[in-house]
Amino acid sequence: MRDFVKVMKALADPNRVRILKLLQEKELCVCEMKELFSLSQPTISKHLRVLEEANLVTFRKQGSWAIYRLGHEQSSGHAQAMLAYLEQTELDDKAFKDMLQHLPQVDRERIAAA
Amino acid sequence: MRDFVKVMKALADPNRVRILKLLQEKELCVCEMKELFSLSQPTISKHLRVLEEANLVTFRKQGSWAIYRLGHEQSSGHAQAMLAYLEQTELDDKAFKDMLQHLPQVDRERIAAA
DNA sequence: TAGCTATATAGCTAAATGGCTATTTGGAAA
DNA sequence: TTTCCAAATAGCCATTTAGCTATATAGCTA
Repeated sequence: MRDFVKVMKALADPNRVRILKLLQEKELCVCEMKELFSLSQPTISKHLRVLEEANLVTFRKQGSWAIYRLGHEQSSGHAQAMLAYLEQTELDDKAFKDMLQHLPQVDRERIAAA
Repeated sequence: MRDFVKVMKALADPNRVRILKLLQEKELCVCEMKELFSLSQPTISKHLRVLEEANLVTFRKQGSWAIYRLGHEQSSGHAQAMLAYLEQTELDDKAFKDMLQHLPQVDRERIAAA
Protein backbone atom coordinates (compact mmCIF):
# COMPACT_ATOMS: atom_id res chain seq x y z
CA MET A 1 0.00 0.00 0.00
CA ARG A 2 2.71 2.48 0.97
CA ASP A 3 4.54 1.85 -2.27
CA PHE A 4 1.42 2.15 -4.34
CA VAL A 5 0.39 5.44 -2.74
CA LYS A 6 3.91 6.80 -3.12
CA VAL A 7 3.84 6.08 -6.84
CA MET A 8 0.39 7.61 -7.20
CA LYS A 9 1.46 10.75 -5.35
CA ALA A 10 4.49 11.05 -7.60
CA LEU A 11 2.24 10.84 -10.66
CA ALA A 12 -0.31 13.29 -9.27
CA ASP A 13 1.46 16.36 -10.64
CA PRO A 14 1.42 17.36 -14.30
CA ASN A 15 5.02 18.58 -14.36
CA ARG A 16 6.28 15.29 -12.98
CA VAL A 17 4.27 13.38 -15.55
CA ARG A 18 5.76 15.60 -18.25
CA ILE A 19 9.25 14.79 -17.01
CA LEU A 20 8.51 11.08 -17.33
CA LYS A 21 7.06 11.48 -20.81
CA LEU A 22 10.15 13.43 -21.88
CA LEU A 23 12.44 10.77 -20.46
CA GLN A 24 10.68 8.28 -22.71
CA GLU A 25 12.40 10.08 -25.58
CA LYS A 26 15.90 10.32 -24.13
CA GLU A 27 17.76 10.71 -20.90
CA LEU A 28 18.12 14.28 -19.71
CA CYS A 29 20.18 16.22 -17.20
CA VAL A 30 18.69 18.85 -14.94
CA CYS A 31 20.05 21.73 -17.00
CA GLU A 32 18.29 20.37 -20.08
CA MET A 33 15.00 20.09 -18.24
CA LYS A 34 15.50 23.64 -17.03
CA GLU A 35 15.44 24.73 -20.68
CA LEU A 36 12.26 22.79 -21.37
CA PHE A 37 10.22 23.79 -18.33
CA SER A 38 9.50 27.25 -17.07
CA LEU A 39 10.40 26.18 -13.57
CA SER A 40 13.36 27.10 -11.40
CA GLN A 41 16.22 24.63 -11.14
CA PRO A 42 15.50 23.79 -7.47
CA THR A 43 11.89 23.04 -8.28
CA ILE A 44 12.96 20.62 -10.99
CA SER A 45 15.44 18.96 -8.63
CA LYS A 46 12.69 18.55 -6.07
CA HIS A 47 10.36 16.92 -8.59
CA LEU A 48 13.14 14.56 -9.64
CA ARG A 49 13.70 13.56 -6.06
CA VAL A 50 10.03 12.66 -5.66
CA LEU A 51 10.17 10.59 -8.84
CA GLU A 52 13.35 8.91 -7.72
CA GLU A 53 11.92 8.01 -4.33
CA ALA A 54 8.99 6.38 -6.07
CA ASN A 55 11.48 4.40 -8.18
CA LEU A 56 10.18 5.99 -11.35
CA VAL A 57 13.58 7.41 -12.37
CA THR A 58 17.25 6.83 -11.66
CA PHE A 59 20.23 8.98 -12.40
CA ARG A 60 23.98 8.82 -12.75
CA LYS A 61 26.47 11.60 -12.19
CA GLN A 62 28.70 12.46 -15.11
CA GLY A 63 31.01 15.31 -14.32
CA SER A 64 28.82 17.90 -12.72
CA TRP A 65 25.76 16.72 -14.62
CA ALA A 66 23.08 14.55 -13.06
CA ILE A 67 21.64 12.55 -15.93
CA TYR A 68 18.20 11.11 -15.33
CA ARG A 69 16.46 8.27 -17.09
CA LEU A 70 13.36 6.15 -16.52
CA GLY A 71 13.81 3.60 -13.78
CA HIS A 72 12.41 0.54 -15.52
CA GLU A 73 14.90 -2.11 -14.53
CA GLN A 74 15.10 -1.83 -10.78
CA SER A 75 11.64 -0.41 -10.27
CA SER A 76 9.33 -2.03 -7.81
CA GLY A 77 6.15 -3.53 -9.20
CA HIS A 78 3.89 -0.50 -9.15
CA ALA A 79 6.44 1.93 -10.55
CA GLN A 80 7.25 -0.46 -13.35
CA ALA A 81 3.59 -1.03 -14.16
CA MET A 82 2.90 2.69 -14.28
CA LEU A 83 5.91 3.43 -16.45
CA ALA A 84 4.68 0.79 -18.88
CA TYR A 85 1.21 2.29 -18.81
CA LEU A 86 2.51 5.80 -19.44
CA GLU A 87 4.52 4.59 -22.40
CA GLN A 88 1.53 3.10 -24.12
CA THR A 89 -0.55 6.18 -23.35
CA GLU A 90 -0.68 9.45 -25.19
CA LEU A 91 -1.53 12.34 -22.91
CA ASP A 92 -3.30 15.23 -24.50
CA ASP A 93 -1.26 18.15 -23.20
CA LYS A 94 -0.24 21.22 -25.09
CA ALA A 95 2.64 22.09 -22.76
CA PHE A 96 4.12 18.64 -23.30
CA LYS A 97 3.72 18.80 -27.07
CA ASP A 98 5.60 22.10 -27.11
CA MET A 99 8.42 20.59 -25.08
CA LEU A 100 8.60 17.61 -27.42
CA GLN A 101 9.11 19.98 -30.30
CA HIS A 102 11.95 21.78 -28.57
CA LEU A 103 13.52 18.58 -27.37
CA PRO A 104 15.78 17.97 -30.42
CA GLN A 105 17.48 21.34 -29.92
CA VAL A 106 18.11 20.76 -26.25
CA ASP A 107 21.62 19.46 -25.65
CA ARG A 108 23.73 19.63 -22.53
CA GLU A 109 26.96 20.03 -24.55
CA ARG A 110 25.59 23.15 -26.16
CA ILE A 111 24.29 24.46 -22.86
CA ALA A 112 27.70 23.95 -21.26
CA ALA A 113 29.43 25.77 -24.15
CA ALA A 114 27.21 28.82 -23.86
CA MET B 1 -3.37 15.09 -18.88
CA ARG B 2 -6.01 16.62 -16.62
CA ASP B 3 -7.93 13.37 -16.49
CA PHE B 4 -4.84 11.36 -15.78
CA VAL B 5 -3.71 13.62 -12.95
CA LYS B 6 -7.20 13.64 -11.49
CA VAL B 7 -7.21 9.84 -11.36
CA MET B 8 -3.72 9.76 -9.84
CA LYS B 9 -4.71 12.29 -7.17
CA ALA B 10 -7.77 10.24 -6.33
CA LEU B 11 -5.57 7.17 -5.88
CA ALA B 12 -2.96 9.01 -3.84
CA ASP B 13 -4.67 8.42 -0.52
CA PRO B 14 -4.69 5.06 1.27
CA ASN B 15 -8.25 5.36 2.54
CA ARG B 16 -9.56 6.01 -0.95
CA VAL B 17 -7.64 3.01 -2.27
CA ARG B 18 -9.13 0.92 0.51
CA ILE B 19 -12.61 2.02 -0.50
CA LEU B 20 -11.96 0.86 -4.06
CA LYS B 21 -10.56 -2.46 -2.90
CA LEU B 22 -13.64 -3.01 -0.72
CA LEU B 23 -15.95 -2.16 -3.60
CA GLN B 24 -14.29 -4.96 -5.55
CA GLU B 25 -16.03 -7.30 -3.12
CA LYS B 26 -19.49 -5.76 -3.16
CA GLU B 27 -21.30 -2.47 -3.47
CA LEU B 28 -21.56 -0.51 -0.26
CA CYS B 29 -23.52 2.41 1.10
CA VAL B 30 -21.92 5.19 3.12
CA CYS B 31 -23.27 3.85 6.41
CA GLU B 32 -21.60 0.49 5.75
CA MET B 33 -18.27 2.16 5.01
CA LYS B 34 -18.69 4.15 8.20
CA GLU B 35 -18.68 0.84 10.08
CA LEU B 36 -15.55 -0.36 8.31
CA PHE B 37 -13.44 2.79 8.56
CA SER B 38 -12.62 4.78 11.64
CA LEU B 39 -13.50 7.96 9.84
CA SER B 40 -16.40 10.34 10.27
CA GLN B 41 -19.30 10.13 7.85
CA PRO B 42 -18.51 13.51 6.19
CA THR B 43 -14.92 12.44 5.60
CA ILE B 44 -16.10 9.28 3.86
CA SER B 45 -18.54 11.29 1.76
CA LYS B 46 -15.74 13.62 0.75
CA HIS B 47 -13.52 10.73 -0.32
CA LEU B 48 -16.37 9.26 -2.32
CA ARG B 49 -16.88 12.52 -4.11
CA VAL B 50 -13.22 12.61 -5.13
CA LEU B 51 -13.46 9.05 -6.42
CA GLU B 52 -16.66 9.85 -8.26
CA GLU B 53 -15.18 12.92 -9.94
CA ALA B 54 -12.32 10.78 -11.16
CA ASN B 55 -14.91 8.35 -12.57
CA LEU B 56 -13.63 5.58 -10.33
CA VAL B 57 -17.01 4.98 -8.66
CA THR B 58 -20.68 5.63 -9.33
CA PHE B 59 -23.64 5.48 -7.01
CA ARG B 60 -27.39 5.20 -7.04
CA LYS B 61 -29.81 6.42 -4.44
CA GLN B 62 -32.08 3.82 -2.87
CA GLY B 63 -34.32 5.28 -0.25
CA SER B 64 -32.02 7.34 1.89
CA TRP B 65 -29.03 5.16 1.12
CA ALA B 66 -26.37 6.13 -1.40
CA ILE B 67 -25.02 2.86 -2.73
CA TYR B 68 -21.62 3.03 -4.33
CA ARG B 69 -19.95 0.64 -6.73
CA LEU B 70 -16.90 0.65 -8.97
CA GLY B 71 -17.36 2.76 -12.05
CA HIS B 72 -16.06 0.35 -14.66
CA GLU B 73 -18.56 0.76 -17.44
CA GLN B 74 -18.69 4.47 -18.02
CA SER B 75 -15.20 5.19 -16.78
CA SER B 76 -12.88 7.20 -18.96
CA GLY B 77 -9.75 5.44 -20.15
CA HIS B 78 -7.44 6.13 -17.24
CA ALA B 79 -9.95 5.37 -14.51
CA GLN B 80 -10.86 2.12 -16.21
CA ALA B 81 -7.23 1.12 -16.63
CA MET B 82 -6.46 1.81 -12.99
CA LEU B 83 -9.51 -0.07 -11.75
CA ALA B 84 -8.37 -3.05 -13.78
CA TYR B 85 -4.86 -2.70 -12.39
CA LEU B 86 -6.11 -2.50 -8.82
CA GLU B 87 -8.19 -5.61 -9.30
CA GLN B 88 -5.26 -7.69 -10.39
CA THR B 89 -3.11 -6.28 -7.61
CA GLU B 90 -2.95 -7.34 -4.02
CA LEU B 91 -2.00 -4.49 -1.73
CA ASP B 92 -0.21 -5.43 1.41
CA ASP B 93 -2.16 -3.47 4.01
CA LYS B 94 -3.16 -4.61 7.44
CA ALA B 95 -5.97 -2.08 7.80
CA PHE B 96 -7.54 -3.34 4.59
CA LYS B 97 -7.21 -6.98 5.58
CA ASP B 98 -9.01 -6.25 8.83
CA MET B 99 -11.83 -4.57 6.95
CA LEU B 100 -12.12 -7.49 4.57
CA GLN B 101 -12.63 -9.77 7.53
CA HIS B 102 -15.40 -7.61 8.95
CA LEU B 103 -17.01 -7.12 5.58
CA PRO B 104 -19.35 -10.17 5.71
CA GLN B 105 -20.95 -8.90 8.89
CA VAL B 106 -21.54 -5.44 7.51
CA ASP B 107 -25.05 -5.06 6.18
CA ARG B 108 -27.12 -1.92 5.69
CA GLU B 109 -30.35 -3.71 6.57
CA ARG B 110 -28.95 -4.65 9.94
CA ILE B 111 -27.56 -1.15 10.48
CA ALA B 112 -30.95 0.36 9.69
CA ALA B 113 -32.69 -2.01 12.11
CA ALA B 114 -30.40 -1.06 14.99
C1' DT C 1 44.45 27.44 -5.52
C1' DA C 2 40.52 30.22 -7.18
C1' DG C 3 36.71 30.52 -9.56
C1' DC C 4 32.98 28.77 -12.47
C1' DT C 5 29.08 25.69 -13.33
C1' DA C 6 25.60 22.12 -12.28
C1' DT C 7 22.98 20.31 -8.76
C1' DA C 8 21.19 19.82 -4.18
C1' DT C 9 19.52 21.62 0.15
C1' DA C 10 17.37 25.04 3.40
C1' DG C 11 13.89 27.73 4.36
C1' DC C 12 9.89 30.57 3.14
C1' DT C 13 4.93 31.26 1.36
C1' DA C 14 0.47 30.33 -0.79
C1' DA C 15 -2.53 26.86 -1.96
C1' DA C 16 -4.35 22.24 -1.64
C1' DT C 17 -5.58 18.28 1.22
C1' DG C 18 -7.53 15.28 4.85
C1' DG C 19 -9.50 15.28 9.00
C1' DC C 20 -13.13 17.09 12.21
C1' DT C 21 -17.86 19.26 14.06
C1' DA C 22 -22.06 21.53 12.99
C1' DT C 23 -25.64 22.10 9.80
C1' DT C 24 -28.57 21.24 5.73
C1' DT C 25 -31.10 18.30 2.65
C1' DG C 26 -34.24 14.83 1.39
C1' DG C 27 -36.64 10.54 1.83
C1' DA C 28 -39.35 7.27 5.20
C1' DA C 29 -42.16 6.55 8.80
C1' DA C 30 -44.80 7.76 12.85
C1' DT D 1 -47.20 17.17 9.60
C1' DT D 2 -43.52 16.13 12.43
C1' DT D 3 -39.80 13.46 13.31
C1' DC D 4 -35.98 10.53 12.20
C1' DC D 5 -32.20 8.86 9.61
C1' DA D 6 -28.63 8.73 5.81
C1' DA D 7 -25.94 11.52 3.22
C1' DA D 8 -24.10 15.90 1.62
C1' DT D 9 -22.36 20.45 2.40
C1' DA D 10 -20.15 24.32 5.00
C1' DG D 11 -16.64 25.82 7.44
C1' DC D 12 -12.64 25.24 10.40
C1' DC D 13 -7.76 23.60 11.42
C1' DA D 14 -3.28 21.15 10.86
C1' DT D 15 -0.41 19.21 7.49
C1' DT D 16 1.43 18.67 2.98
C1' DT D 17 2.76 20.39 -1.35
C1' DA D 18 4.58 23.14 -5.24
C1' DG D 19 6.64 27.01 -6.14
C1' DC D 20 10.27 30.52 -5.09
C1' DT D 21 15.08 32.75 -3.49
C1' DA D 22 19.30 32.16 -1.19
C1' DT D 23 22.93 29.17 -0.02
C1' DA D 24 25.82 25.02 0.10
C1' DT D 25 28.27 21.29 -2.28
C1' DA D 26 31.07 19.26 -5.61
C1' DG D 27 33.40 18.73 -9.92
C1' DC D 28 35.99 21.15 -13.72
C1' DT D 29 39.19 24.43 -15.47
C1' DA D 30 42.11 28.33 -15.60
